[in-house]
Amino acid sequence: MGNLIGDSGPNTMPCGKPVAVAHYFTEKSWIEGSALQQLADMAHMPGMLSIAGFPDLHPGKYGPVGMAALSTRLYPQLIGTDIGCGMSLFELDLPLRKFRIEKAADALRQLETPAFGQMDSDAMENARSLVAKADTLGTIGGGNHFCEIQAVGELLCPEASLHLDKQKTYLLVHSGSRNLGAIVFADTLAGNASLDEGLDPASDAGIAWLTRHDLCVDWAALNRQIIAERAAAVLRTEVRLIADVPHNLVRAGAEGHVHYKGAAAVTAGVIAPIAGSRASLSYVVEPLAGAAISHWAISHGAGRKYDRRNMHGRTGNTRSERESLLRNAWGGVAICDDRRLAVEEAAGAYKSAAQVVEDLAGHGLIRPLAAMKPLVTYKKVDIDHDEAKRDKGRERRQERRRKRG
DNA sequence: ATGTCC
Repeated sequence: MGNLIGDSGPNTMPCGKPVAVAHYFTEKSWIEGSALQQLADMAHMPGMLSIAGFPDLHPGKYGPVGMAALSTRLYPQLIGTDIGCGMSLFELDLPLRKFRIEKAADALRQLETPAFGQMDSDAMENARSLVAKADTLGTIGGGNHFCEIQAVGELLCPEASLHLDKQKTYLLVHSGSRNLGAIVFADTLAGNASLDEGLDPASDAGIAWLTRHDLCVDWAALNRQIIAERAAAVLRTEVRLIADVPHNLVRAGAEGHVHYKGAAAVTAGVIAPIAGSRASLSYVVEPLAGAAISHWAISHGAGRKYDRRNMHGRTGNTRSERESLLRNAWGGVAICDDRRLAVEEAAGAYKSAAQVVEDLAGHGLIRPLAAMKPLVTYKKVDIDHDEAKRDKGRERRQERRRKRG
């Protein structure tokens, strides 16, 4: 069970009932003070019943990232813009022995273009039916989003072989509802004088947000499926979904709504990915019955150590530094044409997923199944740059033809 | 996070 704080003083509700703020991490996980303060401040929100902080806790705009909170009222700002964001893990029908890093990296560069109108699949049809405008469907987006081909680094318990195979390759997709969730949140901010007291889930405003929230959650899950299908198509293989775990959403329960912000909303018996940084190990874990205490939430990744602004100047100052940002210790590569994004998303900006997993296991929330190595990470392609390169190649070929006569 | 803020 987490270390409970706030049984008196500022964390006591006006009615006198204390709001439990549980920490599911140890002192080994360094947590920024402002994130702890944001977590403690949530105890003052009307209707708040229980708050859980995880080892990847870090500060966010309207509240901390890496938390789960049970409340009788709805707080859209705790979920933020990327409603439905999550991680999906797929098994690729591509044996590790046949896998070629450079070839796969080249193929994945095609993922930047929108999939809208370019592919047929059940997931695509379902997602299209949810919203009239779906032009970003099948695209990964920016920030910490990615699509990564992985291999098993180590199986951490005998049962792991029921789920994962060292001879196979896997695909981890981290993406969300793209511009759809951003529109829903902007509308919600504009349509409500204040969200400070939260929304009554039974009110018109509460129902309006919940309805659009549910649509974003479904759309985001389909978006991840479509991204995986597109990746499989360019890699000339197939994908099989192993687990789809959202980490930015609310879930209705008997006592209220659980708000998951950068905390994976897991299900008993379904395995879940915990992402490392793009040049460090990720993990696959099995949620245990003990996760009921944390509202069936666990960490979804390593968590940031430095915020984006803080990263500029720390690395990427020389050509060789920039090149090393796109390589990892296992011979893997990252595709990121955006220099600023590469710096902001450098492995050094993140804490260790291994420590996150250790803390969660220590609190009885999970059992680690496997450590996963990054082989090819797709982040961002500069389409214009790619086109310019193609144009240049065409010019050169024409020039050669002219010379030959 | 966001076809992003200048």
